[in-house]
Amino acid sequence: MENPGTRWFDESDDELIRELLDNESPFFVLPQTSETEENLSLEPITDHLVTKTHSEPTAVDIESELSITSKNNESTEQSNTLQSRIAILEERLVGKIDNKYTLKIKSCGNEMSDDGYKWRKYGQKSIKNSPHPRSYYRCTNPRCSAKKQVERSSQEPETLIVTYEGLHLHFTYTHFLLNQPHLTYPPAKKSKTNTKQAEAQQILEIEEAQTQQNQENEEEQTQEVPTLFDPIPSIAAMFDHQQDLWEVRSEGLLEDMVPLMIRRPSDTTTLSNPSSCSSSYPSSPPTSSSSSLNWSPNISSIYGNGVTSSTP
DNA sequence: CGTTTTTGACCCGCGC
DNA sequence: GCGCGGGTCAAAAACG
Repeated sequence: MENPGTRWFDESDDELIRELLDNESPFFVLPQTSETEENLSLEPITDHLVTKTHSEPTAVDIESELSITSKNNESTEQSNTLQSRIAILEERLVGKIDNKYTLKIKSCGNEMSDDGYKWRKYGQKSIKNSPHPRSYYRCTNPRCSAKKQVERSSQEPETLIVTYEGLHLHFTYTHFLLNQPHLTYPPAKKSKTNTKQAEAQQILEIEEAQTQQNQENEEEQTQEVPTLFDPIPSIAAMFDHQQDLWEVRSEGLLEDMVPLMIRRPSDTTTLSNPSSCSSSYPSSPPTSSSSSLNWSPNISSIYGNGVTSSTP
């Protein structure tokens, strides 16, 4: 019996993930290399502050864990369905990783930035020594345990302090917008009569369909929009659609899974454009949302290096 | 009518 | 053990 504390993945899981993390997979942020490079790359554009006060999660943790298990990485049977393996992975990831990091967002209005995910507020608290209350948000995706806290800086009323916690188990909305232009999901309706087994899959499909609809409505706008990459690494997002992607195409998998920002490195310049005080995310409300998220952990080092986007 | 926000209550960890 | 502060719950209200 192996020590469960030192491994989260089976060999088969390991294999699966390694394929995704290997080489220049841009999906994750590598904190070690980020400190200096990040500062350099951000320096010229830091009208906005970027801080990471908490331990930055991401690939390093994962890979280090994976490396532990990689020695027994023999060819694995495909007896397990990919989907079930994914489910297991998700559970393990979510249980294991406690991602928590903080961003400072300069908002130009009352509204906070839209990071591509859909959040539901579940609480608000007044914080000691702070004139502004802290709001607590949870990802609306029932499978996703990601949370975030938003509070306004007492020193800089225009600055929002956003603390992300947890991993998203799904794609961002913006991700779908550009990565699946011909997505032709039927307008999936929420069905309550499904078996629980199918429910998880259903949820994904529903969200995809909804996302697609939203995106179509604002397609013109988002074409030019500097879409953010995931503030939180959406590990499981990769897996959610992996099966489909593999069925559809044997190549370009990573491409489809990589958030827009990653696929369009040139957009990194607009990401932190200090002069743009306009929000531009598909799910942003039409009411002149004005904020700009400015979190860019060594974008250049990640994107500028192996990921040559094949933007259509 | 379903979903989201609001908000007071409750819970829990921590320091004293 | 007690009080405090922060995080979450859940019922009601608001919203679309």
